[in-house]
Amino acid sequence: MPMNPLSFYKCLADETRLRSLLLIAHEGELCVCELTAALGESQPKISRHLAQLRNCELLQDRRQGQWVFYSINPSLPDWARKVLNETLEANRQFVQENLGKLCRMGDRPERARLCC
Amino acid sequence: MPMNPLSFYKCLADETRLRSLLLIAHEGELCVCELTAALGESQPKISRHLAQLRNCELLQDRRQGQWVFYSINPSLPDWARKVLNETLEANRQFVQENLGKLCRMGDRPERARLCC
DNA sequence: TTTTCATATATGGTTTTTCATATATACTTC
DNA sequence: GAAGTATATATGAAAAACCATATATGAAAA
Repeated sequence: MPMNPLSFYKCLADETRLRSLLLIAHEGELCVCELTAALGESQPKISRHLAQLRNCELLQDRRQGQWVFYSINPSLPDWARKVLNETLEANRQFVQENLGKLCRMGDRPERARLCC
Repeated sequence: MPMNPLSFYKCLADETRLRSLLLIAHEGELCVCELTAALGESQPKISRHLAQLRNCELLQDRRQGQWVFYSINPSLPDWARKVLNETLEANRQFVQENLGKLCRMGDRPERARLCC
């Protein structure tokens, strides 16, 4: 079934979810502990919101060792992906501080990644 | 102050508000009684949501006689306007029934308007 | 006085958050 | 390799915060 615009926007209408989505869109892939550090929120809170985004099919997850990495669902419709990208492009400052915290985070799971 | 993406998406995360916005984006301008007919919802409900969209600066209003017409705020940032337009383009069927009701509505306020 | 629109209050319902705990993987030491 | 320990993530249940709706009423225009 295709993505319904209302449920899509309900997903974006929460600060934790919106920041997580934009950070994931920016970084390609992030695990729960990275998002926890970037947002400065509790682990269960992040985990719940990610589960919701997965249920709504905005995100997909893959487990690698002890970590679970979340990324944008490849079957997300084109218009929705565009909306995310345009929001990110036009609102870099909105996630700037979160990106800073992410970079400053110690012990990030090893994965080839350019930082900052 | 510029439009904050979170408050923007909170505005889109309600069925009445999302449908109203998309219909207004499609029609250019609509009054409260037209939206009431198109959505089949009570007048206070519509009015309350339009007030919220005006407060958040997504919509502007103008009074013409007994009617109050709402349209997209011209100073809405470009990215937000794009998001609305792309959502509309890709989800015509979402507002299809509302457009039908609008066309079938009797006694629409007089204004040059192509219908359907 | 009728039509159109706005708003206050009260209420109900949903969503979000927290805490505690469960599961899953990895690591260490025997 | 088994047992124990540490780290990462998920979830059940209760509490708290938030949002939407209905009803009634008010105000403006014609």
